[in-house]
Amino acid sequence: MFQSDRAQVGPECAASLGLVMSPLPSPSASETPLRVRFAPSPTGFFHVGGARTALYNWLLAKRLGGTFILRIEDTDAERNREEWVQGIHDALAWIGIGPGLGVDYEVYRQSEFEVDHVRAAHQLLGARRAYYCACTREQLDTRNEAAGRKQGGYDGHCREKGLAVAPAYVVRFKVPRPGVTVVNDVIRGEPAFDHANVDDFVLLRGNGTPMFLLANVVDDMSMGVTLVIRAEEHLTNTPKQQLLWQALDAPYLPTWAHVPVLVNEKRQKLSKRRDPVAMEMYRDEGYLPEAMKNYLMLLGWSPGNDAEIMEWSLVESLFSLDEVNSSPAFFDVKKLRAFNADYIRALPQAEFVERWHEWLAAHPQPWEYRADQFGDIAPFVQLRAEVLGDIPAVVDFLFGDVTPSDADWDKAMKPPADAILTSVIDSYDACSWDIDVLKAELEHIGDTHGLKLGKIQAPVRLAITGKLVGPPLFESLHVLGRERAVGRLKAARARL
RNA sequence: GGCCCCAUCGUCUAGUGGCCUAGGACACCACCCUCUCAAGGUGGCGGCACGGGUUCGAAUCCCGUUGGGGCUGCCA
Repeated sequence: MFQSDRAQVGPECAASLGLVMSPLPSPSASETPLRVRFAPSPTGFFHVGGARTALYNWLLAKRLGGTFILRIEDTDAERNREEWVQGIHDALAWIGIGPGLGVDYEVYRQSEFEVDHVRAAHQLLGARRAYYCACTREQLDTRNEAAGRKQGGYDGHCREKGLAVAPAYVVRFKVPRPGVTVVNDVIRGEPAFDHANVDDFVLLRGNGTPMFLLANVVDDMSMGVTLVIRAEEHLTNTPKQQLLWQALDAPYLPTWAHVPVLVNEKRQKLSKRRDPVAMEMYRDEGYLPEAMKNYLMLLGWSPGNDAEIMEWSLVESLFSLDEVNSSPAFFDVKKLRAFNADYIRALPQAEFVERWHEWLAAHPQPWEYRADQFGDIAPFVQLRAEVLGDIPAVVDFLFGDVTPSDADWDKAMKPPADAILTSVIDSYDACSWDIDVLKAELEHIGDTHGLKLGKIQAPVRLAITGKLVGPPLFESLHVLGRERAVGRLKAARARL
């Protein structure tokens, strides 16, 4: 529930202190239908932080019967690519966010509303809440340096000049001075921003196109967004945007919710460049979407009672925005992997096989797959795969050639490997091809060499599977079949 | 530099003044089980950043310090 008692006091409390320029009431959940939006820009792979933010929005809309708006913010023509747009839809669908899933779902492209953004800028110009500015970056830097302003923002040089429109002039918002803006944030409380620290920011570029701050607000207003849930990196943009809502004569102000960012091991915001954050990559490695969703939700939120691995339906019934933590969380792939292994093990066997087949279809392997043989050892594979992508290495001995590494070979094929293999070949050539018999035979051979099963199985396992670790040996032999098994044993002995 | 946000085991967290000699999970270590590897079981290691207050009593409230992060674009 985003509507805590605190959510109501923001503007009122600030007004009583004479701080806010023109306080407007926040919409009350009881009277105004909840409308949230997720507004990604298609400038790269869709990443885990975005997925988490989308999940928060989705969960809220689902819980409170609200509307989920997906707005693709594709106004940066330079960096946008159509494939990234598709990537967003695909990734969201993968984690269960999309149309027809029990939540009112609206999709927009921000580029379609550019005329509205420009019109809004002109409305502000007409109301003298914005002005044309002729300053170039260089001029500004020069002035800031001369004035000894350490890290200079805009100095208001053209603010009172009343410049008329001219090519290359930008339009800046006239931040009310003096003043303080208090934002009503479900997670942060009521951060106050002194306008002395808020520059007159750019609304329209020199080429006339709208900037993010403006476009974002105009769209949120026209789409009737009531609750803005986004990453904390936007917190300092909020006073500017709230000022815009007010200057544009919005009938209400949205409630904000700035969720903590996800960080890497160095505790820096996850970056698409350096960190493994692409949802697509996790899907390719064979993570289950339910594990990913579960893990992502637990980063910054907990249902209490020490619960971690849980049904998504439980998350849906328990999630509450004001329980979201306010500190950054480390995206720990190791724990994600552990979650995924848990989810894989919990799958009914038939579904496990089905999921594997789906993954396999998307990731062709260099061997001829046989579903019947896989089915025979599926239970053992299921226990050993942390991600679906682990499976090929566990079962490839059934479908392709075995190629042991030199290190493994040297370790397993020490004397009396030759004698052992010879005995095993003789035995397995003739004995009944039964799991228990195969085991008893090898145990018997071990006895003659004074070796326990644990020791004597090594050369056999390596000859059969090409590896020193893997599913139980006798089950593997059984599935492989006598002909291929004995053939591999002979090939190994020949190589000694 | 300025502004803003944040602060419980290595990590994710439970905890909303007494139930806390701080609980769980991941990771790590040991042991058990065992045909290898897993899985499973048992146990262990390990934390309230620091300093002041408030209070009979503070991980929990307040202030400060320190540390970390975000923002500071004619990107979004």
